[in-house]
Amino acid sequence: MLQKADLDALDWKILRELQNDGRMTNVELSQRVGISAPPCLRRVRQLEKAGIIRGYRALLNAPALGYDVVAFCLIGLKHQADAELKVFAERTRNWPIVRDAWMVSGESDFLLHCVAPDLGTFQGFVIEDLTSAPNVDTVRTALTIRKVKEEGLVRIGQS
Amino acid sequence: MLQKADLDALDWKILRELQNDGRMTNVELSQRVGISAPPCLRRVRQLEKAGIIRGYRALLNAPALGYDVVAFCLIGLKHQADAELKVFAERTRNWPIVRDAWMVSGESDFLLHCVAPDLGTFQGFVIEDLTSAPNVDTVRTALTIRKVKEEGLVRIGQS
DNA sequence: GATGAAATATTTGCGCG
DNA sequence: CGCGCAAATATTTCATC
Repeated sequence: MLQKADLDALDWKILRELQNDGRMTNVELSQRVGISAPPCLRRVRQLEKAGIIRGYRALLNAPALGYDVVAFCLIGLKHQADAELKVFAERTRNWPIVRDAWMVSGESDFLLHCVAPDLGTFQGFVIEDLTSAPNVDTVRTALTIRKVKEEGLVRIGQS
Repeated sequence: MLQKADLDALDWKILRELQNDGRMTNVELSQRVGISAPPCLRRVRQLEKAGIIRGYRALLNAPALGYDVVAFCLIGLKHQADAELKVFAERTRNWPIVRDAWMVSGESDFLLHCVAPDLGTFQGFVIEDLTSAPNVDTVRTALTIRKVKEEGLVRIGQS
C-alpha cells in the first residue's frame, strides 16, 4: 500500500489539482500534471485505494442557500470522563447547525463549526441546546466575519 | 438566476448526494434522486451557475500523508483597524501550516485551522511565526484529539 | 422531465523506454 | 516496472418531443 514516502512530485501535483477541482476529467488532469491519461488515472486510483484521497465532495455556498451565520463554539464540559465525552460527541451529530465538530485539548473540550440561517437561530441554538445541555460548563462563541483562507493540504518542507 | 427559494426537494437531494460523493457520475446521481440523466444534469449545471455549488474538491487523509497534528489557533491582535486586519489575513495565506482562516468577532480576531507534520513543527510555528508576528497580542491553541463530526450542509427547517 | 443520437471521456490491453 | 498509444466501453451532452 502507498505510503507518504512513496509519493513523488507528480503525485503531489495530482493531489493539488484534485483539491482545486475534484471533478476535473482525467484527461485534463493528465495534461495539467504533464503525463498521459492512463498512467495519470492509475496514480489517482492508487491514491484512492491507499486512502490518501478520502473522497470527493461538492462545496456549497452557504449564504446563497440562506445560511448567513457561520460561527465557532468552544465548549467546556463539567466532567471529561471518556463516557461523557462520547455522549457529547454523539449529541453534536444530532444538531444540524453543527457542521464539523472536533474533540480538543486545552481550555476547551470541543470545538464546533456551526452554520445557521440567521443570528436568532444561532442564538437560540446556543441558549436552548448548547448551554442547557447536560454536563456543559462553558460556551464561548466566535462569529465569523469572513473567510480569509481556504486551501487544501500542500507538501510542507522539501521543494 | 437560481435563488434559495427556488430549490425544491429534488435539488436538495442532488446537493446531499454530491456532498457525499462529488465525483459520482451523472447517471448514478440521476438514479439516486429518481429522475433521468438529462434533467438531472440540467439541475446540476444550474446549481453550479447560480454559485450554489461553489466547486468540487478531493478530500485528503492528513495522517496518511504524515500530518499528525491538527489544531486551531485563536488570535487576538493589538490593533484591529481595517488595514491591520488585512495585513494579518494576508500573512495567514503565506503560512502553509494554516489551512483555513476566518476573521471573527468576540474575544479573538482570527481563528486558524492548522495542520502540521508533528507537534514540534506546530509549536515552532506558534512560537516563531505566530507569537512573534507584528501586532499579535494573544494566541490560544486547541490541539484536536479527533474529529467527531464532518458533514455537508443540509436543509434546516421544512421537511 | 423523457428519449435517442452525437461528442467526449474513461478504461483496458499491448508494445516501448 | 511504469509510461504512452490506440481501440472498446461508458458517460456526458444536445437535439426533440
